[in-house]
Amino acid sequence: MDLLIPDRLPSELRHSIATRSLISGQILFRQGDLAPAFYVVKTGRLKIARYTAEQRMVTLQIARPGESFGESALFSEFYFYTVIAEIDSQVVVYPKQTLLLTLRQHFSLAEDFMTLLVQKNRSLIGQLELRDIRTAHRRVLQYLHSLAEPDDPQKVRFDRPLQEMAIDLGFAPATLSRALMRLEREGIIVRAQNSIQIQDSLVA
Amino acid sequence: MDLLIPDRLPSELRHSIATRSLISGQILFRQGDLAPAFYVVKTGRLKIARYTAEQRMVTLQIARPGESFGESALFSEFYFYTVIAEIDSQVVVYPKQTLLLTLRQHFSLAEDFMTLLVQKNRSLIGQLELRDIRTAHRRVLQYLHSLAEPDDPQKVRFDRPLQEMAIDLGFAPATLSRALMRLEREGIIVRAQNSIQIQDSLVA
DNA sequence: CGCATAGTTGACTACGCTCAACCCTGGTGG
DNA sequence: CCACCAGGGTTGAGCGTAGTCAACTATGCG
Repeated sequence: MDLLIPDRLPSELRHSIATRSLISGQILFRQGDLAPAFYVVKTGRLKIARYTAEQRMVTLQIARPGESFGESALFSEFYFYTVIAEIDSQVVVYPKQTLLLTLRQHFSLAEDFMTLLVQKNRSLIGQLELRDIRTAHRRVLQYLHSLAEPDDPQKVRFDRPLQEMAIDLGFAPATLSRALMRLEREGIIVRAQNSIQIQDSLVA
Repeated sequence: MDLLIPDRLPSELRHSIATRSLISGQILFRQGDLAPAFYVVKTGRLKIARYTAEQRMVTLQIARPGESFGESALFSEFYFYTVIAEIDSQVVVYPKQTLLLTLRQHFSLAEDFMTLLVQKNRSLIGQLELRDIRTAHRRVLQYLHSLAEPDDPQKVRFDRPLQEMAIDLGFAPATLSRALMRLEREGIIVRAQNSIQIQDSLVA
């Protein structure tokens, strides 16, 4: 995935990218804003979300270092989601025009880009499946599995408040709390300070 | 969007595509199957769906003539969703290898392809927002808006059984029925044989 | 030591699900 | 031409679970 590694970019693109810093809580752009750039996270953590007509926030992605967002900018006039820094963060800014020209000349980068889009699709589908699980404890368990570290699929690290996760899951904080309690009581998970061990492996 | 119009394709690709016919209820491929092709609907109607670990079906898309699916095939070994013909249908089959080669040589087609991927993304985000609406009548109303005809945003045509739509919405059939009744009783919609008129315009 | 925030817990409400009965329509065969 | 049947749709009753609101606790920071 050379596209995401500045050092490996063709020089014309490498020279047009810049780094931008955001402080915790700062909004990078809002849905409806003009879309001039594609972004890659360098440090920190950002939330990509949409605000619905009913004034609820739907989390689409939590972007961490190495992850990207704003792909749609290249093929659309406006952003259709909002990005906010959850903590102090730095992002690499790829200007739309230069990036498009570069993709045109380097098909392997265009391939990378399409792969990114397909991955996003998959991730969104995963969230849709998640929302399809009605009972809180089951949905939470599935969510934990999706957060598990690749090397140790039983371990989930927490670096975000539970309230935030509740929003991601589409639950009220109280509901998430109760669901976690239940999973713990049933011996399916074990909670520690900033992590959870999953005991079961029922869910694929 | 030349990519979807066989006549406008470069000859090498045009000669490698084929048409395949399916009868109602027939499965084109299942999630997990090897992914050798990208498809465009010529006639009929197909459901793109995923089966969750809990044995529920989550509808991702209803593909109608001119719409495509299987984009992910090009950048992934396997399909991760299932496609089934809801009625007798015909699809145009684009073999993966030839298509990839063609995209490499015709950037405008690659652009079309990326635009398709972005549109899919958007559509999935729309569904996520839909699922975020808890109360049945509000979700249904939003769904109706999303189905409205572009030229007449007050009119929604029905060519599928309500049971199917209930599944798409993530509701039990009885719940959808009650929601429609309520919207009708409140004067927000007017039902006819195979269509619905939406009276309100509260939802953006 | 006090304050602010996150998390937990309880009581109550609301709404979607399930299951079942019933109605209505279109299609089939006697 | 009508009786029957099958499937989709509607309606009712009762249940389960998430939401809401509020009180209480725990934790971290000034």
